Amino acid sequence: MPTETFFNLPEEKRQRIIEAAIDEFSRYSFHKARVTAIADNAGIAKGSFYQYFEDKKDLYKYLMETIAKKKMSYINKDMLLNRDKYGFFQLLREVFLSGIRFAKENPRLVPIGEMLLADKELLHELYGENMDRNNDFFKQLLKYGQEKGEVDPEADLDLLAHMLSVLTYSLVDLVMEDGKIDMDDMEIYDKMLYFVENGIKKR
Amino acid sequence: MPTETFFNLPEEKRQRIIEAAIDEFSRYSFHKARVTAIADNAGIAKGSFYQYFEDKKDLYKYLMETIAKKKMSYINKDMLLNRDKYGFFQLLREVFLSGIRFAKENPRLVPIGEMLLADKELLHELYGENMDRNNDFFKQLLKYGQEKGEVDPEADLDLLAHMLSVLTYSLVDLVMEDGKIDMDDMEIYDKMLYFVENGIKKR
DNA sequence: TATGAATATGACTTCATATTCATATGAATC
DNA sequence: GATTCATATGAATATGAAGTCATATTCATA
Repeated sequence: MPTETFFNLPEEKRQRIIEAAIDEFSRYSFHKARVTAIADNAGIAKGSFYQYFEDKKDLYKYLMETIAKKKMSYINKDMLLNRDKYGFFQLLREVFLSGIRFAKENPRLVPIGEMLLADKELLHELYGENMDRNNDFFKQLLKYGQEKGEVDPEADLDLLAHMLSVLTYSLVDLVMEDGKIDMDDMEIYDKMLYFVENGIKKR
Repeated sequence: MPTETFFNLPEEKRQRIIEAAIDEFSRYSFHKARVTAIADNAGIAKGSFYQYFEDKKDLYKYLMETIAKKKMSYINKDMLLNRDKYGFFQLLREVFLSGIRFAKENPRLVPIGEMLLADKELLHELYGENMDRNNDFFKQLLKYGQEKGEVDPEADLDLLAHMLSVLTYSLVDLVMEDGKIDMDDMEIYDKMLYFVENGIKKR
């Protein structure tokens, strides 16, 4: 947890620090990221950094929390808007698009997530056992699809959730070129959805 | 490239060095991996290391080349054995299983690949533009499937190849627990294949 | 305006590692 | 036995960051 001092900072300054951190962690993995660079970029002294955070990991954890909240609330907003109005596969499409939209609006967060995912040790340290909140999300969604009779009732939801989450991530990755996302080419999302739909629908 | 000296070394010693390197790089990312640990583990002096390799990256590149060759020849062996004898989806199954089998026989290579995949900068440095030999492999396979009339002729092979390669990797990951692979539970592979088959077959 | 508590600072220390280099060893060749 | 050449060694040096700390500055309030 950041210190009291950090939270007492004027919004603007706190924001500058967060920005600098996002910038550094989006370029470099946790281990390669440099506290010095973050401090420099935020326009604060290195000493101040340690006034605000216990250490590099403290900041990183805080950042991850913030990002996770932001993303979840973003996607849930879209979900709540469309739930019941749509069938399962349309809903899934919304979730895909919502994920892409989030990535497009926050392109720097994508590599941060990817690099964390790759560092099993760090991942475990941060999330311990409940490492798969992302999977849970898809699992709930799939269960809903089964209840509506649209998803194969025989399907292994854990495996499917895993595959969906992996596919979403890879899609974002595919559509990103040098940190920029080209969202206008809808085709690719629908191709993937077509694949997924055929793969899991009830027959 | 390793030096002449390295290649002149007795097979046994060279192997010890490679072993030690695999061991270190499977535990730590390229950047965290320590030359000292490799030298110690191989039972050579640190100075000797620099007799054999220009630097840490030199060894790493060499290792990646070796591994890629090994894996490709492993999978191709299985492919050649079964090509023509099988239909496309059976062949795909063989490739999946072959990949899993390879991972089971060389569990330490899995995290090495994953960590490299996560380090875009390093990845780019090693492979430059042709970053997707893995995708190419699946693309060829899919093309073959289309020719045999088993794969949807409308399918976007680049996208599908990408998805297959991502799914394979994630499957290996899923089936690995603490560096050990439980291969005996065939069910999960067939579930994923069932999903994939429905997703891409010609209708 | 005076005061001290809170905040800010960056030079310095520490530490873990990569890399170099002068020197040793030992086998082959003369 | 002397000379040469390839190989081996680890102490010495370089590097690059994390984290510390004594000191300076700011700011609320008495």
